[in-house]
Formats: sequence, C-alpha cells, structure tokens
Amino acid sequence: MATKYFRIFRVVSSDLTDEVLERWSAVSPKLEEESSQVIERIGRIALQMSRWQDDLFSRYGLNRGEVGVLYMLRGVGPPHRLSPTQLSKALMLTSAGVTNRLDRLERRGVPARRPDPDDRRGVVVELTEAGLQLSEQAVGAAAAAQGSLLSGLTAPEVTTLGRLLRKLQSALVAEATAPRR
Amino acid sequence: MATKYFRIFRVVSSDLTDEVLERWSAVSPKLEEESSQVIERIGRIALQMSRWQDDLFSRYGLNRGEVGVLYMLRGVGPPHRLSPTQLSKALMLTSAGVTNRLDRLERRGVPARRPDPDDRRGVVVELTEAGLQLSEQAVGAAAAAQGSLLSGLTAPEVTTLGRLLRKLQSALVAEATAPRR
DNA sequence: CCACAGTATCTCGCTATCGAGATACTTAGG
DNA sequence: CCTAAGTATCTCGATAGCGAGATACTGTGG
Repeated sequence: MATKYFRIFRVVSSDLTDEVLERWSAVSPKLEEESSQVIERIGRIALQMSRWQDDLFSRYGLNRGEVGVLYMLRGVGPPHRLSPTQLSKALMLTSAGVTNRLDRLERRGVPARRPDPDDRRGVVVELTEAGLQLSEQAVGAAAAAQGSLLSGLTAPEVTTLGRLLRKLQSALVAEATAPRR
Repeated sequence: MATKYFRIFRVVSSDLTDEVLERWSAVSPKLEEESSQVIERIGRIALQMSRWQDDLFSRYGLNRGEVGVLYMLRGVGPPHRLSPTQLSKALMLTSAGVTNRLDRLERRGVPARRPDPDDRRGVVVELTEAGLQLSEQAVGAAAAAQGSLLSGLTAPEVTTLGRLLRKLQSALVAEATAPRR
C-alpha cells in the first residue's frame, strides 16, 4: 500500500524535477544548461523505459537483460550463435554480467551454452528452436508496443531524434574512450 | 587484465550492435524500426553517461545516486530542505532507495536528517553548509564537463534534442501511468 | 473523542550488476 | 618444442536498487 503510493508517484511526472531543472536557467550559460537538461532527461527517460520494458517482458518470464541477449542472438541471423565475449561487447556488459545472464537463461532452458569446437577456452551460445520462438514473441511484442511509447512524437520527429541520438552516441564513444587508460 | 579488456570494449562502440540494429531495417516497417532504434539507443547512451558520471563523481567520493540527492537539495534553493517523499518523487526512486541513499550520505556527514517539526512521522533532509559546498563542486564539475560530452552536436542540435526529449518524456509519463493500476 | 483509512519512513530479503582475480587454453618468439 | 604473454570465461564479494511489509503518526467521519 505504502509501496503502491511510491510506485505511482515514482512514475508520474515530477513537477519538482522540472522546477529544479528550470531553476538552473537563471544561473548557467544557455548551452551548458541545455546540455545538463539533455543529459538529465536521457537518464530519466531511459529509467522509465527500462521499467516499462521489464513490465512487458515479465509476461514472458524474462527480464530486460535476458531479452537483450535473445535480441542479439536473434539479430545475428541463423545459426544464432555468439560467444560470451561478443555478447559482452554488444550489450556493454562485463564478462561477469554475461555469465550471470547466460546462467539465468540456461536455467530456463532457452539458449544452449556449448564448448567452442575451435577454441577450447571458448564457449558458443546458441539459440535453440524453442529459444528462437520465445525470442520472436518477446522482441515482437516489444517492437509492436514501442511505437506507442513514442506516439507523442510525429514520424519526422522520431526520425530527427534517431539521427541526433546516433550522432550523439558516436561522439560519446570517442569521449568516453579517450580518458579510459 | 582480463577485466580491463572487457571494460575497454564494453565502452567502445559495438559494430555488432549497429549491425544488429541495422538488420531489422530489412524486416520491419520503417517507423517501427526507427522507434526500436531510438529506444535501444537511449538505453545505451544513458548507460554510457551514467558510467561517465560515476567516474567523474568518484573524485568527490560520491556516486551518481548521491549526487542526485545533492543536486535536488541544491536546486530547491535555501534553506535546501526536502522530505524523503519529495526526493522519492523527484528522483524516481522507491522509498527504500531514498532511505538507502540518505544513509550513505549521512555516513559521509553531508546532509542532515532531522525530525519534521510539523509532522512527527516525517523527516526533513537539509543540506549543511559543508554539504552545499560539496554539492556545488560536484554539480559544477559535472555541468562544466557535460558540455564536452555533447560536443559532437552543434548548438542548434542540442536545442532540438532537448525539445524532442522533453516532448517524449511527457508522452512517456502518460503512457507509463495509464496502465498502472 | 475514537476507530480506521491514509501517509511517511524504515527494514528485510532478493536481484543484477560490477571489479578483481582465478583458471584454462592459445599463440608468438626464440 | 617451451615459455611467456595474451585471451576467454567463470567465481567471488560488494553494492544499489526493488518489492513487500512493518511501524508510527495523522486526520476524518461518525
């Protein structure tokens, strides 16, 4: 009960937030303030989306992380094989995280983890037929529902947003990579 | 060593990802595909940004969550007071999360948690003078550095991005709120 | 003025991730 | 071939968040 209260309001727009974000307008240079708002907002939107996704995927007995793995395996096309290292890069996850996700998925019998025939250190994760179907369902449901998530934007706006985000991401990569060792 | 390898590549752009994202182009309707890419990319960008922020804030002995609290307390202006409930709404966090963040901050002696004089169930979180200074430093450093994070975009692009994200967020709120009880 | 629904906060157990390091295998150089 | 550096994966301990529920107080309708 107390929890529901919090959950509801955690999701509902926080006037306070906007108020606080607005407040910087008075004291910061224009561009800097805009940058902060963009960064802050991306974080918030991602948080809401991730919760929305978890809600959606729980119907298939999965969570976002697990679907991420299935998404990649499905995406590379038949025979739907990837190594943990490739997954780690693609999902921006440490090796520990990948191991954990694979353990969870395997417990549900979805992808099979088998020794790599070409490298005895290695492992190959392969989607089974059943796994592929589950993956189709979950990813398909998400794709169908994602449109409505963005329904507040017009089609050209979605296109523009996609273009800007893509540009931002490549810049980010360079930025984030440079200072790292 | 093994870890560093993973860390580096976790951050570096995943060609694989783009490849997988691109691959949907062939099989999905245009708008749906774009929506998926937007959603996927927002998640990735948020992840990279949050790691970048944690790196930055660790210099002040803080993490992103803790700075979030300080940011809000600083933002409301003197006397820098908020209740845990207000923080929970503003930070999109459960009450458990707020309690935890406040515990951590208090261990560093930064904000003071005191009984609310007007409501004996309640608590008032107030930034001390020292806390305010710490907050200025951390938030200031972030603000200064954030500009460079977005330096891949031109000023008008940042403005457009901000506008679209804001619009997206308000739509998202409605979407996420409706199906929730 | 009393019972009871509502609200504010905290506690507890669980989960997903991280960083560090261990283990097993591969490969390049002498 | 042997050795040493490199790489692939897993294990372990720590952490930050969530959901559920406990506790304490408030406010309202009879």
